[in-house]
Amino acid sequence: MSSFVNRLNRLISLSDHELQIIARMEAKERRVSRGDTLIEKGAAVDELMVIRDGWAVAADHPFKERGQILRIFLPGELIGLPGLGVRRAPNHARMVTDGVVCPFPVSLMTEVFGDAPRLAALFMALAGLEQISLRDRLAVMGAGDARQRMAHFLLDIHERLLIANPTLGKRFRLPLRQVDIAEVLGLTKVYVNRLLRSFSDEGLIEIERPYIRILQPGVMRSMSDYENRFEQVDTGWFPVRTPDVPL
Amino acid sequence: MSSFVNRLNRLISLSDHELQIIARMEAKERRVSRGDTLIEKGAAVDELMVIRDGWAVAADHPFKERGQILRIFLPGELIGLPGLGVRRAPNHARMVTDGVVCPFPVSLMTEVFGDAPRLAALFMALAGLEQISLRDRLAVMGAGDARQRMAHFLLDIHERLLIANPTLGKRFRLPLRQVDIAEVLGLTKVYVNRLLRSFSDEGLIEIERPYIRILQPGVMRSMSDYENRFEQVDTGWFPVRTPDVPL
DNA sequence: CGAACTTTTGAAAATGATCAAGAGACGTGG
DNA sequence: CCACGTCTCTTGATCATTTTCAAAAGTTCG
Repeated sequence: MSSFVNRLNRLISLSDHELQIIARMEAKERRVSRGDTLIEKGAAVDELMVIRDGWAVAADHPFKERGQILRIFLPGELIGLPGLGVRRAPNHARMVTDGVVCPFPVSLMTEVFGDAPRLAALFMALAGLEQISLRDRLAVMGAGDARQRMAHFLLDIHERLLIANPTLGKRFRLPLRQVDIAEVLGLTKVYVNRLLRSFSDEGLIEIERPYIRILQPGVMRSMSDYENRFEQVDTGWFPVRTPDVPL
Repeated sequence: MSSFVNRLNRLISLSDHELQIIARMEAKERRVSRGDTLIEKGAAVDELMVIRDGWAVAADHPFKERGQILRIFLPGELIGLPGLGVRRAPNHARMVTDGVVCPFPVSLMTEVFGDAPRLAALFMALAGLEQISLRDRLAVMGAGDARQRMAHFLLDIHERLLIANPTLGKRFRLPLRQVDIAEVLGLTKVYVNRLLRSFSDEGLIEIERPYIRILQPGVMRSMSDYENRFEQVDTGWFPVRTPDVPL
């Protein structure tokens, strides 16, 4: 079972009909390499994609020569959900590692909303979670200093990896260059380098490129005020289960 | 017609059934004053609200003594949509002016997703727009300097007010204190003061408290790379119109 | 008219940026 | 398997944007 289906199925136990629809989202596979563009800013929004393997980012270049990474996509996540509101992609998406994505047409979402209301509600809930987590990032960017941003970022990635793989320990692969981290945090690569070094010197983390180990999650959590938002999904308001054999 | 219904109806022409549901969202009115808490962080998510009159903000205090305003709500907007994903409110919401809000139970959203799929899709699209606009803010916070943040903020508020009131000129009421703006932009109130003064000295804006006039929208747009995201809603993928007399 | 809140101004300090260059990794082809 | 080129990381020195602290001036409202 793909990590996408797995994640959804953990939230609500999916009916056959719902599983069928989701299966169609992952029907087509496309192999992609590091650096490949998945979605071009301004292109027509005609498909979404599930990222099956590898890491991707949504990014923008609000000011020339200074980019900002808006979101990191891990395997099993859905790329392009917010694009449902608009005609043209609001920002770029690109792979930061090699991987596999599964593009599917927007029309599948029409079907979800029309035929599988409970699934529609689930996507709405996921969109809500995304927004909450984006707000957390906004808060740490606006009110936090560089150390707090870094701690928040490392914890966030770690917690999100733990969702897909609960047996993952405190050590994980971080396939981002320091420049990429700089673009995530809105800092310069030079300062990111110094920060990582300090964290490491202080015994907060351990770097074994390309792996990283969180040595003091507690300290980092309290310094960055990190909250895990993924633990508390609410499915209580969802409409009733779609019958298994509709129509 | 309320500005909420008005806004929705401009995007899709609503059926009687859809109008009925929306009417129930605005059925109950609550008069609120400046400073009133609308939603307490951590409280159970059991209702959403339409803000009918006045301005509200969603805010958090990630680090003691330094708050961050996450979103500004103008009349006709919906508060709490992202909370649909979770059990407890992820952040505070409070009024920054006196006003009127219309709280409605989450169960109404159950009904929307179950019975009014096109409306559900519309809310999904709105959630998408919200997320895009949040990403824009994240980009300007991460990659922009103080002047760029300020320009972006002023333009954003102005454009959003123009949606509800297209005849509004370049002058509008900005009922926020400089401290509030500081919390929006992640700057100190002292610096916000100096920025506003510079903008005013440079002829970019004109301040006639509590009104403000955008004198050079073009300059401000190019300095902050502002994009209006509200002009391009895509309703093409929505499921078909709910029959007027369902069941 | 006075109290409380908000804006304005000044001077000094600090966080993070910039510039520049060296050291290390890593892959590819010879 | 070495050598070279390229990419990434590291480090130092200097600079600047924004913060901090403190206090005065202006506003608003009962």
